[in-house]
Amino acid sequence: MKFNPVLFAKAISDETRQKIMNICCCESLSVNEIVDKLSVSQPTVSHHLAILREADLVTVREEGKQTFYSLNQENVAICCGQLMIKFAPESLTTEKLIKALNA
Amino acid sequence: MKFNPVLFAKAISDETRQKIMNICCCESLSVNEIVDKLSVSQPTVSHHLAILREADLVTVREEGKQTFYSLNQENVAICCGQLMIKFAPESLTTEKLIKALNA
DNA sequence: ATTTCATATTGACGACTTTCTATTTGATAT
DNA sequence: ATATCAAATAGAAAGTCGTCAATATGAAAT
Repeated sequence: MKFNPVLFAKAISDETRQKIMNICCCESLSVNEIVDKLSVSQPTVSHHLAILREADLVTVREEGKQTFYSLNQENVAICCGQLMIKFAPESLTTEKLIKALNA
Repeated sequence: MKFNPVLFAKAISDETRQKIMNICCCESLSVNEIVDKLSVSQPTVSHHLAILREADLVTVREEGKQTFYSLNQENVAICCGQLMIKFAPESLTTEKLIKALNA
C-alpha cells in the first residue's frame, strides 16, 4: 500500500472527520453510535467514513445490519511517520522526535 | 503557539502546496525561484505561501525586493508528532514509531 | 523623481466539498 | 412475504478553494 501524502492530508483536513477519528480512536463504534455523538446527519457521517476508509485510516467490521468503525492507529502513525520522512528529514533524529513529541 | 490539527492538515492538503514544501524543504528560495520550478502563476504561489506561513510551516526572510522562504522542518516534525499523540496514542512506543518510519 | 523589478493583493470564475433530504440496499425479525 | 432497522447512495444547495489576469505595494537602481 503506497503512501499518498495528499490523500492522507485531505482525509484528515476536515473538522468533522477529525471528530470522528477522535470518537472511534480507541473503540469500535457503529455508524449510529457515531452519529449520536455528533451534530450532523447519518448520510454525512457515512460520507466522511467513506473518505476515511478510502485513505485506509479506519478498520471496518460488518456485523448483521450494523457496521462498526474504528480508527486504524497503526496506519495513522505510519502516515505521520512518512510525512516526517518527506517534509522533516533533518529533524528526524530520535532526540528531536522526542522533543517534538513533548513540545 | 497552540497546535491546531485542522489548520495543519488543511495547510498540507493541497498538491501544489506539498510541491512547494518539497522545493524549499532544504534550502531557502525566493518566490520567483519557486515559481520557476512549478507550472502555476506567481500570485498562486504567493497565495499558497501565505497559507503555509499562516500555519507556521515556513520560515520567511526578507532581503531587499526579494522574500526567501524555506520549510520549517522543526515545526512540521512537531505537528506530525502532535498528530500522532492525538490520533495514534497507542501506537506511540519508540519501537512502533521506528517500525512506522521504516514501513 | 522615475523606472524597474519582486512580491502581495484583489476580484472573478470554475471546480470541488460539505451538508442536507429523500431514497435504496441489504440484513434480520415477525 | 413483510416489516423493520442500519447504513449507503443519489441529487441538490451552499460554501470553500485553487487558479488566473490585473493591479497595487514597496524596495532598489538610475
